[in-house]
Amino acid sequence: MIEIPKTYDPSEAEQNHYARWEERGYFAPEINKNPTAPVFTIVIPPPNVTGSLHMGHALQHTMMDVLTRHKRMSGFRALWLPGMDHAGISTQLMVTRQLKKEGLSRHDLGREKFVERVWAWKQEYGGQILKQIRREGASVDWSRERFTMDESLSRAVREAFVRLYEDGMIYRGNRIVNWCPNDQTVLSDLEVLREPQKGKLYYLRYPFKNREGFVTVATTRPETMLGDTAVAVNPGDERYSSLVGEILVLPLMNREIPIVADDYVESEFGTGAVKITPAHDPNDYEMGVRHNLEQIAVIDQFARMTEVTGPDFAGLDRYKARDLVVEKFDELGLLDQVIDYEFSISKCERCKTVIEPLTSTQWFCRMDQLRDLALAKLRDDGTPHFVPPVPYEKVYSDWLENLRDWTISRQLWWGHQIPAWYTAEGEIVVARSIEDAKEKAGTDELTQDPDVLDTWFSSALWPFSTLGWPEETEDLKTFYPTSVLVTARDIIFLWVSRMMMTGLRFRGQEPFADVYVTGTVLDKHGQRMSKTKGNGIDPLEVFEKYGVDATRLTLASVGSTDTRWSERQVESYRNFANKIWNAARFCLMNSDGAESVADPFAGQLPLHDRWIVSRLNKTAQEVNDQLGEYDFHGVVQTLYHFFWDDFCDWYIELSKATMTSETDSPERSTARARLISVLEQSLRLLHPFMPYLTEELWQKLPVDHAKLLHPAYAEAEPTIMLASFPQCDKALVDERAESDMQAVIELVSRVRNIRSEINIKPGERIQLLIAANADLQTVFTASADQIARLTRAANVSIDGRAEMPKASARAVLAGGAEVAVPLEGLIDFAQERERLRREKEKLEKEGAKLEGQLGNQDFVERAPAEKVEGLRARLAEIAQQTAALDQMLEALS
RNA sequence: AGGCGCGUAGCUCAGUUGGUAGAGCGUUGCCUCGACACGGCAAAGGUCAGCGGUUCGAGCCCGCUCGCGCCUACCA
Repeated sequence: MIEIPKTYDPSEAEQNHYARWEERGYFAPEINKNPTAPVFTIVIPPPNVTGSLHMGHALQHTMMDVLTRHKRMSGFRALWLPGMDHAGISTQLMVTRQLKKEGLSRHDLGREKFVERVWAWKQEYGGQILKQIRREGASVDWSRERFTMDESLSRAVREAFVRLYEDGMIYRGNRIVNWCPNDQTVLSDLEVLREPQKGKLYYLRYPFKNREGFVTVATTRPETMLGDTAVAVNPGDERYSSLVGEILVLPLMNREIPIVADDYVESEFGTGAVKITPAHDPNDYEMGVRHNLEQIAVIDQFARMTEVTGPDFAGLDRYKARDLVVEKFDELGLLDQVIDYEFSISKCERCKTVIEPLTSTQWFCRMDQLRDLALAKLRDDGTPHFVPPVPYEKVYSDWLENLRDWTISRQLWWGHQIPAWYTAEGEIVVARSIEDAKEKAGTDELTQDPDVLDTWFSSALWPFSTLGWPEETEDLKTFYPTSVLVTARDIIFLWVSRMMMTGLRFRGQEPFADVYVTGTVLDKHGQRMSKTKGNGIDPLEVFEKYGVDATRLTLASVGSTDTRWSERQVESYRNFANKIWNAARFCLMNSDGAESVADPFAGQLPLHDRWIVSRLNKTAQEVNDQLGEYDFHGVVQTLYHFFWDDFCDWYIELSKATMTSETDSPERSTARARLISVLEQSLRLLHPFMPYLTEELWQKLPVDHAKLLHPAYAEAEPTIMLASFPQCDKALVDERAESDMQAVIELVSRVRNIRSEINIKPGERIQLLIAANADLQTVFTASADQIARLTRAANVSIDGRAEMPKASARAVLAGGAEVAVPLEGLIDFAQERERLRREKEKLEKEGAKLEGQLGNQDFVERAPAEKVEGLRARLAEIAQQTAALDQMLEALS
């Protein structure tokens, strides 16, 4: 007899196993000794080195771990590769802030010292999240951990850059870009947020040069007027058609600027005339290119007015300049009106500073060819296969179709410095190394471009750079392409699409076959969790309170739909964990003798054993199928119901009499062995979701652990992690057993219902009279002892057509069976009649509906015969049951 | 402004190719019956947002309306 505590304490199991799993190499694919085993690979979406675990990580990691553990147990050489992203801007900001406390700026240190400082910071504070990933139970292969700034990954970055440059896909150019005046760097379109903003719309008058009057333009940014080089109107706008080509005199600057016609202008908005500032607005920039307009930069990289704006403005902050421009227009009588106006404004995703569009020389990546590769792959092969396909497949392809060039340079020090050098003459040399560059340039006098690459440039290479690319390593050959990418939807553009493009470009093969897009955990009010709102739930606190396994189950069941966080949900899975613990406790308490049974399910089996074996195999089938479809929600439900309802509520209860008998016997040992076997297989089914609890219990079971390992891991120290994941043996699915058992369950439930409804004390023994056809008589007779036990009946008599005593509570069952509980002197006839009447009413309602349906000629003709037949059979049964109820009612009158 | 998703039991969510609405929690009643009160047994609770259409039949398909959310966008 093995005794364990009454309540499951997760903290103990959580401390016991992870270190051992890791040390023994269970997470590494090398543990698999079958050289021909299929391969399963996931690369983790690398969290930022500055980051700490949030609910989104926990959600994704749970799903990735479930998939990895399932494949590993199924005999795959499973690799889940972990790592981190250097997160250029965030990390630089973090260290800059630290320096600031010491009264230093990064410029005081200089680039080299600063970068050293960042590495030191990473050493000390970075990667908190890696510890937290361990806490989650994630079975990642730490021996293959990668960081995007590792030398091997940096090499991949340079290789990719050089190749794209040589193919003409990367170029340097002067264009209008998103500039963050706070971070002092350019940003890509994807790193810019659009936020609604309450502001003003200013109507400004620009006088004509050669005639009286003026044109009024509307703008939200009056300060940019200093850089205006034209006013545009729609070519179809009759109000202005005669004025196109006229010259205006720009107030304050006294610059002569033309009126041009352009389709971009919407006549309905404002006055229908738009001021054009090519140097500070993306649309104006485009228009400037079309009309060959001068670009005059009036705002600098610190968002201050430039020298060209003259003594009144130069050096002023952009917002101060705005006020001053408006004031001056007002003084000159050129301010037409100011109205309240709500519009959206661009902000830096990181620091929320308002973006200043300005022209600047940057590196860009042309996306047309890369985009076509990705689109063709989707069109021809349906790759990647998005789960769920709606709406993500369309979101992905729509975005690709409208893709514009990617700004890849950043004015930071932390990141991959661009492998481009300049000669004294300003010639560009792009090379894999400084040595190559010198050779190409034919001179040693080279200066490297100071910029670094967008962090997402290295992330885009992650699925193959982590496996050794550009070297043709064994890992690359073995584990690429990866199997599935699990991610949140907000990085489909930033990351997923870019990996797809680079994978196809550099490997000629997609980086992953499937993309599983998870739902989002919202707060209880349906709001997104965010740092700024402070409404986030810390997964580590939830682990602490309810256990890792319960939290994982909660997260897995979120699946792909957004779900509000509910602590009660976690609580219910905590209770489930406790249920499993106690079921195991019970089996262990009654395990003596079990280990002597070689093959617990050999020979002829009684109904409940055939039934649980069938249920177990069907469950295995379902779990495997559902995991194959990434139906995480469904698989959690399947496991929960199998374990709690089928195994605990029925199988254990049905087995109790035999397995807990006082005296030792072969029957008792066999029953015990069967219980333990079903429990053991259930633990294996549950393991991918609840790794700690299942390992803790599995190790305690009196079974031959080594024999349960998957053949690929036969030599390993036994662990449930490497045990075979249960597969469905179709020969053991027994529909007859399931339907027979269903009849027993119904019988027991109906009797319990009678007991409850007419208030028979739980301790009171009853008589049970059962009438049934020959088949069911056999079933009930074989299970009579169990039926008696579960209904707390003193005795059970079964025959073909029992004479039911008048004073009895009765019920009709499926298959024409009837049951009666005689209650001499105790039964309240009126109450019992009422109960039966309610019963009958329910049946009649259903019957009426069916009759209506079957009476409809159209239905009978057009519906599938099978369906019609089913309804007829049900109607017949209802008629039979109703008749039986009538008899019972009559007997009571 | 477009595009998309959601609106099912008090709450959180499932509902596979259209064929008599499901789970967990919560609620109610009973229960220390030798695993578990983080438990057992039983029960109540839904014109599937609204309106219209297609169909023999619609939570599921189509259209419109209302409410919520998300994404994309060059109306200054």
